[in-house]
Amino acid sequence: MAKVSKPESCLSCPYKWKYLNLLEDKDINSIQRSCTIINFKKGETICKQGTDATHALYLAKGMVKLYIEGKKNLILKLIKSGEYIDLQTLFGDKTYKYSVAAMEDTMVCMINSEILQDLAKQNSDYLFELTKTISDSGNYVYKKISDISRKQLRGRLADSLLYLRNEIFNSDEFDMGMTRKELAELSSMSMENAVRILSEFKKDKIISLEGKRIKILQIDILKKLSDIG
Amino acid sequence: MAKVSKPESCLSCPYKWKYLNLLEDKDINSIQRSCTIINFKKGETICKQGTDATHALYLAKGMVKLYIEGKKNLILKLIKSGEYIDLQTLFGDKTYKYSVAAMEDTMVCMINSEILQDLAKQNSDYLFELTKTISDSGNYVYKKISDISRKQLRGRLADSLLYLRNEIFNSDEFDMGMTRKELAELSSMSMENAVRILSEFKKDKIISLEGKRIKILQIDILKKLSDIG
DNA sequence: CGCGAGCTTGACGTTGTTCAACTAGAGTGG
DNA sequence: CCACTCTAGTTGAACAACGTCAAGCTCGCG
Repeated sequence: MAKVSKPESCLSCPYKWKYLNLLEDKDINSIQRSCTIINFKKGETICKQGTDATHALYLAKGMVKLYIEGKKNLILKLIKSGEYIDLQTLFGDKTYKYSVAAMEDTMVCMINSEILQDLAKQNSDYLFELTKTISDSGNYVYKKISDISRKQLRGRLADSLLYLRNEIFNSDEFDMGMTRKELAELSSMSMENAVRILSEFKKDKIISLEGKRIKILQIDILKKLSDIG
Repeated sequence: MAKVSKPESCLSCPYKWKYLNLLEDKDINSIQRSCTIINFKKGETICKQGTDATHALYLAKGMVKLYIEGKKNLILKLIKSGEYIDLQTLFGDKTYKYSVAAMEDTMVCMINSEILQDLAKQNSDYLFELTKTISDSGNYVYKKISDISRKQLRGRLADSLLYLRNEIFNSDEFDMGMTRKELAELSSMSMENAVRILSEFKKDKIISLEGKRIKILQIDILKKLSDIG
């Protein structure tokens, strides 16, 4: 199970909370006192759809997937270190609408939800930044829903590859860090079709592919595929 | 085109802004001074996907649809009077990710975006409520995306009917106030299939149907259809 | 009366899922 | 070191789901 510890200092922490600089010293101390650091191993569940949120989660180190569970899972997004994992559930309805699991060894800071909310109420600049973040996360889902509901397989897989390139790895070449099944869940299709279309892209020299290592060779074609859907 | 006017008083307005009571008098005056009331006729576009948001929009009277445009439209939700139309675009990225159009004659209050933001920063209780609203709107889209991406036609149409019943009209019998095409866009399917499944539901005595007037006869079956997808 | 928009239904083709069989590689225990 | 097993990946073929096309229908309105 996950390893638990306490932070020595939040201010000097290399994985410092985003927007922490907007808070006053006493508030930072208050975060520090109630903060718990938890380490998750690859595959472990960080929060579970249907349960209630009691803590704010900050992803200090690692990478997680946020997904909706069901007969088939749907991965909504990946979250990299330096981001809050869930703010929506903190401020809105308290029940998690999704699950979050570690895609690699991951370090999460947790602080009591009420403490963070009180603190946000007293520091409207901080709250304002959190609100911005929540808003943009909503905007992202709007884009995702329109992509998923309207594009066909090729367009959706192109979307996923461009997402990995532009938002997650910032490089034309990367180890995608997930199985074909997960790539399929990110693209809302069956695993078999994800495999098939990856092979197709490889055959057409749009990407090169060895195991989980992907290199994007013709990004303009991917963009076109994403555009035409 | 839309008719424009100024409010006489925001405090005594029967369509008073939500959470206005959390603001101080001087702030309410400031809203009142910069507020413009616009009346839209059925079918008119209130905001257009791709343009930039300059105003906060509050739906004082009427009903609007919020939808993503493309080769086929996708209606994400309907908004009733007494709700803010878009807060996400106000606090996050300024470009509208969707369009909004009036489904009936509608009255909208607009105030300058910067004024509302300044005001929210100075009244963290107000900002807090807005943040809650934005969060829940995000949570709604999470549900919507999982419904759309996983359920089949019958499940999705059942979802739409339950949505209209539970969230919009609060009654087993209602005039759905939209065309078959729009119902299809709400359910992410072709218009022909929406028609077909409506007829099927009628034949199976799950609903009664005369024109746009729908009466839900067996809600438990609808729920079941929604559950099994 | 004629026209157009919305609605309805059937037939057909396309898209995508499911099932099944097979391969390659990693890990395990004798 | 080899057989065994387990998981991830791959490919083909059958089938189901869904969209598109086409034809006709109804109703309100000029």
